[in-house]
Amino acid sequence: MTRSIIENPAPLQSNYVPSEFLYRDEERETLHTFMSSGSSGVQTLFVHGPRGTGKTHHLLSQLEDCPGSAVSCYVPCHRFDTQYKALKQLYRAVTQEEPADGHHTAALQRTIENRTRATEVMVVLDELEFILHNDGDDLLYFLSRLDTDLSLVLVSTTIDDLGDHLEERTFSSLQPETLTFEQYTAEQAYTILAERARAALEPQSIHRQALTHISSTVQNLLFDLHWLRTAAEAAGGVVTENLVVETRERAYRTYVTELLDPLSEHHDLLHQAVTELWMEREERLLTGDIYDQYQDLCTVYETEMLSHRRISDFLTHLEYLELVDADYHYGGDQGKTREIRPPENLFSGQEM
DNA sequence: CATCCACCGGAAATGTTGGGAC
DNA sequence: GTCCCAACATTTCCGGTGGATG
Repeated sequence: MTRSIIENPAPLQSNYVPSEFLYRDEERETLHTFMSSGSSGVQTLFVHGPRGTGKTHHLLSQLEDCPGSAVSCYVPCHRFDTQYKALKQLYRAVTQEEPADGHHTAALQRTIENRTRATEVMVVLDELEFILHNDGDDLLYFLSRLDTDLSLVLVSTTIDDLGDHLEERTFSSLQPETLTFEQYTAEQAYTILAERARAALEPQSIHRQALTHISSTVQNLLFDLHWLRTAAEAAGGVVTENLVVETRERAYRTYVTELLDPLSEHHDLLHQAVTELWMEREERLLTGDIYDQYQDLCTVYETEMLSHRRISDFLTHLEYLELVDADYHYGGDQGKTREIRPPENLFSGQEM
């Protein structure tokens, strides 16, 4: 093995915080204003936009150097996907104590309510759709009625209009402002990647065309960073465009692995089932076929299989993470079903 | 017009776990 | 320790859906 061209791996990680941010001045300004204005009562900011546009990234970086609130709590809802689990995270942040299971939701709510009265609290619910999917907006309704100075940030990739997903009473008492993160342009993606490459790699170790290829193919920065890192790790001396093309599938796999990490092995198997079936057929996949393939994989890996109903929910999780595209058919020659594809923009469909 | 298809998704049922009251 | 309760993950059940088929 030849020596690595990576001098400093950190800038190729998704959680890397650069000394200077590019292109998101307005969005950062909005976030900063919202997070540092200790207004009284509950104020809500709804942040949405495609995956890999920096929503979480900018939020977390500002949460760190914005210690304005007495209590601040970041909840990634794909890990904490019920009201109860999210409340436990909040309880931990408020009391500094480890919450135990077995309490009643109402008891957790009461403690949180009492301990936060007239305090400044910051709560971020990332990947909000996961919690809405399980428990509806009960948690949001509870938060909206807290008698405290709460700054609530709601983040979602797949929801564009929050009003469509909340009860009216919740929506109207939250009165959310909206902040949209637009997709990066290919040029912007190029500049950001070039900056990361400069900070991470040996000088002169990547061809301009290699970066152009990545940034013009996919504008999801999270994916692009996986791609760049994978190519750099595979490079003998210089990252060429050819090498980038060759490493795309491997990069896609590490990207998927990162996204699925907080979820279960069944999500993994299900994703694998979709990928395998697509390689085989290259045409629309129906839920039933995917379930059959999933069952086969369970047999191969000697894993106990879950029910159709459960897997249907897990498929929705993959949709939320944009690891599959789905068209819903209500009627038509196949009756009521979903037509599933791998994400067109990320998945090129070479050897797997 | 009845029935089938192939699934969606709400709701009830099941078994497990842990806290709290006695 | 025993009993009760709530939350959770998951299964089981079932009422839609709307074109195709007979």
